[in-house]
Amino acid sequence: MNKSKNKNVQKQDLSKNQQIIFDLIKKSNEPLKAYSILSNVQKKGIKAPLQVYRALDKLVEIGKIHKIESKNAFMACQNSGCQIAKATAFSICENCEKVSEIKNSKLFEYLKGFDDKSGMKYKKYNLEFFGVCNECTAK
Amino acid sequence: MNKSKNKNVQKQDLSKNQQIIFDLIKKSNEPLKAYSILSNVQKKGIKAPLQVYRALDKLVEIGKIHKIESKNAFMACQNSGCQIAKATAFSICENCEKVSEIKNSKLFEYLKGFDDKSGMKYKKYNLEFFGVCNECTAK
DNA sequence: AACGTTATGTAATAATATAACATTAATTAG
DNA sequence: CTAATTAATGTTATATTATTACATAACGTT
Ligand SMILES: [Zn+2]
Ligand SMILES: [Zn+2]
Ligand SMILES: [Zn+2]
Ligand SMILES: [Zn+2]
Repeated sequence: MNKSKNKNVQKQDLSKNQQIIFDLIKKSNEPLKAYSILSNVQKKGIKAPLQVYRALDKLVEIGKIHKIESKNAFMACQNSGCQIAKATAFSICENCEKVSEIKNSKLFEYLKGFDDKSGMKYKKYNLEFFGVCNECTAK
Repeated sequence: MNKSKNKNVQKQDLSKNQQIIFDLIKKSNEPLKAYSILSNVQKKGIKAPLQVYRALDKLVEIGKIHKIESKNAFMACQNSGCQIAKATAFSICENCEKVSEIKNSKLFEYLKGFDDKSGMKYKKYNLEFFGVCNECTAK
């Protein structure tokens, strides 16, 4: 599988840049923005925005990370790739900016089965809830 | 109510720039982007991006338009300000890019009452469905 | 080896959005 | 009404987010 030195072993099926960027996002406890990611991986040899965006695109596509659209930021999937990124839901604190991925099978079932009269076939959805989190309410 | 000349009559409660930009968005059948709006209202004297963004911010705040987060674009509310922009849902065709606002009271009730175990109080949500619309499916 | 596909490197630029500061208009309180 | 306050505007510059274009390298298959 590998030429000789046993380097470049793919931990999963991610390429080098994808793995670097995924590792960074995964260990973060908050959504990361593309240029913040860039500045954090420059020491690893990733120099240009496009390298970051390409890796992000791929990671989103395979469901390992999600984009929080209202924040233009990215976080690691807490579930199982959300069935390849087809069904995502988040709760966002408007005070402390904390974002959590919602895992609620009833909600997912409900939305998966949602059908308005338009005749449109839904393949994917993204839901973002906003409010004030527990910690912020306590204060 | 007015000084003398009967000019500057407020049609609603929108300021001049807000009204110009709202009129443009309302008559469009697709979501409009900020810089596209800008180029369309320059003949009306609105010259800078910030003038557009300020009007957009206000219009979003009062629920007369919504931002389609996944497209960075704006469309007029089809409902009644969606209770001042607190509950929004859209269907987006991935083929022709058509966006429609979803009006479905059961969905709204369901999401309004949604409560996970986190203890977070939700004040607002935005939901975006993606798929292929009727027309595009027919082709 | 040859091919198609995926990933990378690099530079330039496009598209989206905000900061900072000065001014004017509209609303409210006394 | 006048002063104080708040909301809206005008303008310039700049920050942030994202893509185009083109060249090269690595990978997977046959
Ligand atoms: Zn997920
Ligand atoms: Zn909070
Ligand atoms: Zn609406
Ligand atoms: Zn369509």
